Amino acid sequence: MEEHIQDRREIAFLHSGEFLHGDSDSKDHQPNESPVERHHESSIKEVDFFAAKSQPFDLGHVRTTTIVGSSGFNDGLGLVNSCHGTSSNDGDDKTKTQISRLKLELERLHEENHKLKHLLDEVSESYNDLQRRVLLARQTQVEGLHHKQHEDVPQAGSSQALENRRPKDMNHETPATTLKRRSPDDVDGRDMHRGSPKTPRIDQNKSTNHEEQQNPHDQLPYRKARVSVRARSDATTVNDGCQWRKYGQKMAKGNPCPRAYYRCTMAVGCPVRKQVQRCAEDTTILTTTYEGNHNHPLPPSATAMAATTSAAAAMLLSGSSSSNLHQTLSSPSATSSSSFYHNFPYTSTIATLSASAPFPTITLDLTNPPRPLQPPPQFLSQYGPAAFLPNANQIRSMNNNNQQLLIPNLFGPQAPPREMVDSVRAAIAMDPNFTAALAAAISNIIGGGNNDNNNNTDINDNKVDAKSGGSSNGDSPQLPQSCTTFSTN
DNA sequence: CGGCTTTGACCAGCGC
DNA sequence: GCGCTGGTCAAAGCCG
Repeated sequence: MEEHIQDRREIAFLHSGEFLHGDSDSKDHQPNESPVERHHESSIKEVDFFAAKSQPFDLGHVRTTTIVGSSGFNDGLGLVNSCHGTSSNDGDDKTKTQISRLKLELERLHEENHKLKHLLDEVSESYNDLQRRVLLARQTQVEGLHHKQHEDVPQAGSSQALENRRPKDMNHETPATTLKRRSPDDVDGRDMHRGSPKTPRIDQNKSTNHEEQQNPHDQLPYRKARVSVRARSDATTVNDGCQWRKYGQKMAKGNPCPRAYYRCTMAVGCPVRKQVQRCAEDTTILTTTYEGNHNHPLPPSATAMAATTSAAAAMLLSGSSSSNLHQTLSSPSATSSSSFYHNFPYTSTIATLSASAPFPTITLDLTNPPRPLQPPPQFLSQYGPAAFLPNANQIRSMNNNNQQLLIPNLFGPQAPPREMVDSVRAAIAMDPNFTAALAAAISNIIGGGNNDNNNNTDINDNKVDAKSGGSSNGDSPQLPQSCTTFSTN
């Protein structure tokens, strides 16, 4: 009975947040309060580890004052037992108390997760709003320029028709160099003029362009952003869950390995293409370059790749759309965030940007082995256990000066792209490992960090599973599932 | 027989 | 203008 009263006090205490204040112990209790209750509060401090996100407190202090027992597992109740002595009733009460405490903690985490989602929505909304404004301003600006050009250069019929098929913003905003170089859409347009008897490309083009016009991202300049994925594979191509048809092969200059061209055949008129080429220096590395967005639903095995490339491309597009990607990447916030990402657990996936290529290309490098995970407790307390989930990949970027910068700086002055947000949110929601990782993280915290090795093993196992999941050869990149956990910070 | 791959040809952009 | 290169086409062949 006395234990139940204590439980209620603990609950009220947790909700009040008083446990976060170091001097609350001495102030808020009755003089005749037993030392047992004081011990309870000490243990509560550790259980409510995650609350540190809003209230900084001395982690080292908490750890040194609460880690007890030879097993290294401190649930905070051993202290009670040690003072009360042992009995069977005490054991039941202990279990009940532990369960109620864990339930409380889970509820709080749910609430926190909900808040984070809400915050994510708000950030996304503001980002979209900002993006709309930028687009509007740019369109207004360029339309004036384009109007002047139309007065100067009257268009021939066929080429004008082809141009009219393009999204309006493409006509206006694509840099001259991009327009001069023929894009796949241009090729389709050429086929229209040729009148290929085999493939009804006109209809395909119509549907494709219609779909593109509905996609706000496609209205951005640099619509032909590419996403390259470097992965080790012995197979001729990476199994990414999509169906591809090879339509060409060329010997690329400076590489003895031929470059293969594939087109997505999962839907008629899908504009997505990919190029597959082995690295000249290391033939075990397969470089797959994706271009375009699928215009059809994808099988689950393909969603990860598609979402990853789409998110990367969206991130690239959003960066370039903000008038100067290079400037964005070189912003002071970029370098200031580096210290944050030095704490980031995974380095296996590295994204590099190439602004010098004909098309802006983002490269996801999956060839580096994962770094053994040693998450600092501050990281866990600040960003939650989701930050330790597999695929919390460190993303780096490179500007033209090859200076190592960090892509997530895009999340500083800019909010994450909608596609990134959605894919990451969906990944978190669908991730079956989330609950397990949450429980593991909680037990790790309760255990006072003595289970680091085990925890690392679990996480590394998850990493392996995630890397091989959805692809037989394990080369498909996965969603940066837990990116939102820290990107919205 | 339909779908896919192979491969030579073609075209456009770009640099000299 | 010419040659090089990247990207694509399409006929022919292959395969299940």
